[in-house]
Amino acid sequence: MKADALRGHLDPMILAVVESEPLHGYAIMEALLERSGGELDLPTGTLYPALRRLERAGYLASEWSTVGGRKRRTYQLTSAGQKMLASGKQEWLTFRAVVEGVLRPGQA
Amino acid sequence: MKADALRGHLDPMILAVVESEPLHGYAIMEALLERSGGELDLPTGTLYPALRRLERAGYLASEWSTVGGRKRRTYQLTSAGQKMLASGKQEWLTFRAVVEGVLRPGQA
DNA sequence: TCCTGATAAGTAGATTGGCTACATGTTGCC
DNA sequence: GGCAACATGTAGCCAATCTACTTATCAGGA
Repeated sequence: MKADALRGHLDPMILAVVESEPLHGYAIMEALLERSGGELDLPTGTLYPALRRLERAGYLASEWSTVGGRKRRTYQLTSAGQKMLASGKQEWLTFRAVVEGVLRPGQA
Repeated sequence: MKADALRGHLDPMILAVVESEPLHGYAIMEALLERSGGELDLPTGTLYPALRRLERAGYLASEWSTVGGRKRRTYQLTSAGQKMLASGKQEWLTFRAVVEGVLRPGQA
């Protein structure tokens, strides 16, 4: 999968994995990897800046903790983040319809 | 629809609309607009550079003509372009599966 | 005649987000 | 001792899309 393809779609995906429970960065990476069937293996240089961006924007809130001697920053969805996620899902449906309307992916 | 969302997805869409018949730039814009149900209204500053890029890459070939006093550059798919389109469609299916695996867009 | 909107093609420069590569430190296992 | 997994982060690169602009023809209405 090409890198750019993700552009603009990563944010809602990150919000989606912390929807049900707060997670720290590393766990978010693992969750994305798992939910995507091993396809979405984000480099840390992508994920961590994205998390900070989402926090700055008010969609995530974070909290430090220490587990087994390791420091974790755990992120949870804010109410603004919930709205953002909902509209992100909606936008995805629109986007998908646009691409498939043009691409007609049925016929290879 | 956000601008970045298109990143990396535009190329196969352009190739798709010239698959069945060669078209000139302006007609490609109209075709994209129509196939997307009015959603995909590309600025010329996006489309024309993209077409040149795709031609440089060998996926499109162009030819000038004059119709009704207006100059047109008509693009058609090369065989490399056909392969690219096929793999682009395949990649789209993968991408869609990844996003939906993570997003679970069913539950709003 | 003049103006506007549709047709047609293009360039210059800004933006931006995901990438590579690097830096730091812990824990547990061989 | 050394390596893999865990855990977080920064600096700087790159490329595709965008905004804003330019040029030109043609048709139709005021």
